[in-house]
Formats: sequence, structure tokens, C-alpha cells
Amino acid sequence: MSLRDAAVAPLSRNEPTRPGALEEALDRVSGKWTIPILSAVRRPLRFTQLERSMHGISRRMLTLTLRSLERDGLVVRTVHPTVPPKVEYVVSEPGQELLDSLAPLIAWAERNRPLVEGARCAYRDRDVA
Amino acid sequence: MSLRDAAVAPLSRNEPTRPGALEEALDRVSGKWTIPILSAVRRPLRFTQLERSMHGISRRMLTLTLRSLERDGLVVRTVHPTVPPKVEYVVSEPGQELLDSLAPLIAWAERNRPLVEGARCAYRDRDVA
DNA sequence: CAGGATCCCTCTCGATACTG
DNA sequence: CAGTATCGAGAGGGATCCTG
Repeated sequence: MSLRDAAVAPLSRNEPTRPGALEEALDRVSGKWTIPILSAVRRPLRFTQLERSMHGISRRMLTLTLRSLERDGLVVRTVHPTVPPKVEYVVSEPGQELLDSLAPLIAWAERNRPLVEGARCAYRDRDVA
Repeated sequence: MSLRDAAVAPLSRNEPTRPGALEEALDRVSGKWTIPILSAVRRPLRFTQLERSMHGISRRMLTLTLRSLERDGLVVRTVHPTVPPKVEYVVSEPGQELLDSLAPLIAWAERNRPLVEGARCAYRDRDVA
């Protein structure tokens, strides 16, 4: 099921964020390999290079994720009609902006890693007690 | 499977983002109801209020998601030992900061909605041709 | 009222084998 | 090299019933 199904109120206190925007945003960063791959192709990479650099991905998921990213215009796929075939992938401008928009979230995760860790321990201790 | 399994390079061009931070960040916003619920409890809500306001959620997922959020210290759960029981949920400070950190991502989704839409049509047209 | 327990289904993802 | 096709496992999520 897709995140799009949920109906949600605006996030911040102030502004009237359009309904659905949150779901769309989360949909686009979902998937185990989406962001990792998008991040990897900030420099142009060929299929096999990508496969090796992603360490642990299956051919299948690499293909599927790339297709989905290409489909949404977040990566650009370039086929050189040579033999053997050569295909290069690189992030698009919107794709790069998507990556940039994740910076605050990542910063939050780093900042709050100890807090969350602590919260979990406290939760367990309370559970035991 | 968790996003944590993937090994990924830093996101931006510039800084040495700690490995694992990306996965943690994405893990924390994953789940169909996580962010919607977190957003809803920016004002204190009781269990049933929350259930009604979330429109479409099952009791099961409401409980599970709330437990997970409480466990990580993102929402605070307050039990009033009355009869009938009364339990209130409200977002914590870190939780609010997490919501705030999503603003750029949401803004991106809104800005690029037409582009992505167009990219998908173009992709299909190319596919047909 | 605020859950816990159980059953089941869908959808994602991984492993493997085959191809232009 | 750069995929496609097929199968199967597992997690996330929904529906329903039960309880302190």
C-alpha cells in the first residue's frame, strides 16, 4: 500500500501546506535503495559500476529502482549504442535538489541519535519495572 | 527489512556526513502512519480522538505506531488513572524538531510536482513510441 | 476508553537463471 | 554489459474479536 492513502493535516504551525504533499514527499524517498542510489549517481556511473558500489543490492532491485527514478525524472539515463552496450546514469537537477532537501532530516538524526538511544533504554527499563 | 542494511556514501558534495545517519533518518520517517500521527499530536490528543482524526487507521496500527514513537521519545504518553481510563499523547521537543526537519522535503515535493508529473508522461510516451 | 491478540493478505525485496 | 523473467520469503499493514 502507498503512503498516499493517508489523509493528513499540515505539518507546521504556520502555513497551509497543500494536502498530499507530505505523502508525495515520503513516497519519493521510500524504498530501500532509492536514496542510496540517487546519492551514488551524483557522479555519472555505469550499471555495473553502480552495482558494485552499492554493495549488497541485487540486479533486480538496481534495475527497478533506476527505472523508477528515471521515470520520475530524478536520474538521467544515457545509452551509448556501442557493443558491448554502455549505459550511464546521473542525477538530474531536481534529483539533486531532492537530496539537498534531506539534509535537515539527516542532521536531525545525527543530533538526536543519543536522545533516541536513551529514550529506548529508558523505555525498556520502565517496561521491566 | 530495515533501511539500515544498506551501506551508503555521504549525501552532499561537501561534508562528511556520518555513515548510517541517512539510514537512521529514513527509518524514522518510514511507516505509513508515523509522520501523520506525529503531526497530529502536535496538540495533545486522546487515543480515540486520534483514531477519529486519522481517518482510515486501524486500532492496531494506531497502537503500534504510538508505541514506537513513544519508545523513541518522539511523543509523550500520559496516563490518567481514572475510570474510564484517559490517555493523552503529545509530541516531544525532538519530535517537533523532526517534523520541522521535513519542511524542505515537503517544499521540494510541492515545487516539483509538475516536473515529476511531466517526466512520467514523457516516459510513457517514449515507451509507447 | 484504551488497548492486546490473532489471522490473513499484499507488496517489497532477494536469489537465481536466462538473454540481446 | 545491461538488463529481463520467475520464484519465494518476510515485513507491514488491515479486519476482527477480546479485555482491564
